[in-house]
Amino acid sequence: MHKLDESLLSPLPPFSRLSPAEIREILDEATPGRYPEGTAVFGEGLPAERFFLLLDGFIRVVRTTREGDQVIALHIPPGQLFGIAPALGRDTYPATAVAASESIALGWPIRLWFEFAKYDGFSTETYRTVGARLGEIHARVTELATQAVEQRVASALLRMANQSGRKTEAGIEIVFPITRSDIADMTGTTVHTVSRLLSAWERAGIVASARRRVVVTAPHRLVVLSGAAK
Amino acid sequence: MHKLDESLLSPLPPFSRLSPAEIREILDEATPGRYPEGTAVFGEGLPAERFFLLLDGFIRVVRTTREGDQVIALHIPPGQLFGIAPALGRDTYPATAVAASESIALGWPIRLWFEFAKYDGFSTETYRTVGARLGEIHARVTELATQAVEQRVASALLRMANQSGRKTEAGIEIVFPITRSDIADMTGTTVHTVSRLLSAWERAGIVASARRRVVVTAPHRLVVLSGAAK
DNA sequence: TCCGGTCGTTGCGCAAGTGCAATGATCGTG
DNA sequence: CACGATCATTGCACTTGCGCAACGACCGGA
Repeated sequence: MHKLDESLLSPLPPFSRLSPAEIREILDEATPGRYPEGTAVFGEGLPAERFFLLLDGFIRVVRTTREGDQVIALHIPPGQLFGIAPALGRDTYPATAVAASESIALGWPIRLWFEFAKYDGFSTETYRTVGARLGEIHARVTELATQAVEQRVASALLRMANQSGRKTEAGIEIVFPITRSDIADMTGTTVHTVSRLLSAWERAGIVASARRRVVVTAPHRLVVLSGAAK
Repeated sequence: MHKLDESLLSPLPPFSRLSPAEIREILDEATPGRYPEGTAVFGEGLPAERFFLLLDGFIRVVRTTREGDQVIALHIPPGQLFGIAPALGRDTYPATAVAASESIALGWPIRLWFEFAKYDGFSTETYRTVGARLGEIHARVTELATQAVEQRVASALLRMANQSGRKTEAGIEIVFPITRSDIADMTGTTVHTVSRLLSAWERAGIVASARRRVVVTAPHRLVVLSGAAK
């Protein structure tokens, strides 16, 4: 069992103001975990015993309704904390976290949260994260309440392309596997409608898509479709 | 100018663990404000210079889209803090706060937030508030994404009745004025559809409504309609 | 008391998007 | 390499709920 390197944490906002010694301490308390695609890191409603930092991969935050419909709230990119129930004054997880692609994360027992909170910059930065997520969800409500399906799907693709896209010569590729069904769960539609839209956009040269892969080839045109035009 | 009474704050969660002397200090820093129905306490995107505690009335948190559609995110009842941008690591307000009915609130300059954060229980409790609001908005996303209009309107009425209803012999009355248009803004529909639903429910004896007033007379039947059935 | 503004209701036609169903493509596994 | 599972596509019929339009009720102010 080899030691984790300090450079893993030092550039990340929650830890950036900490001394190497402090980072060392924090790392020594961490338990790394590997989560194959599709596995849950934790489940909605379960007691929040650990919180996590995503090192690699992507985490999908999902809520499931009583009827079994699932809604994808957001995707978390590497470098961010997640499962931070204590920052919300909760002792259970508010949603389920699933690995969207194979993921590596560090985990700490929840009691350490309150220790870390004493480090300079740690709480400030994590609350900023919470604020950003709240803002994002808020934007989703607005979107769902006011925009048509086509615009919502366009927005969802753009959001993913911006937050977790990789530039290739063909355009911006969304780096984790995503099915039509996932997109439907993010936008409150059906697989069918998403499929039809993507087909149409593919014909129009706006996106290129393969099984579980989407590349946005003409972001500007998607922006127009999303209704953010002005 | 008379002094505010300490009993105003002492029973409220963020302050409940403070000594009378500490509460006295906090009160001395506060500026009370009166907001007639319909006036804005602060606007979306403006620099967050103050944060507030609602003493009486109701605050409606609203977001307005570029196209001018407005979405009502939530209602804040008396006793809660609002405009707490710093708790989200922000320096501008994320939404507009409008008085849903005549309201009285205490305001403090934002720099005091960081002083208050030192008081025992203050931050814990406010983060709990943030967590609860996040949970509520999250639930709204789920609702908007999975439920039909009728169920969403039923849920919205129930939520308001639960959180800010007053029991009367006729049923549960929502205590602040609410128009069909407001309900439409909460559920992402149109005035028309809301009006039709309320008319139907009135005929069925589930609600009673007057201009800007709604009384839920048969909550259980509304619960069934909301799809929370099992 | 009249008048303008806000709020609410209802009928009708239409379009967006769903539900259903059938088919096909692709992947991983034994 | 064959099979089952997952993922994707597409046509068609149907329903929900929106847009439009017109009207009516109620409230507050001059």
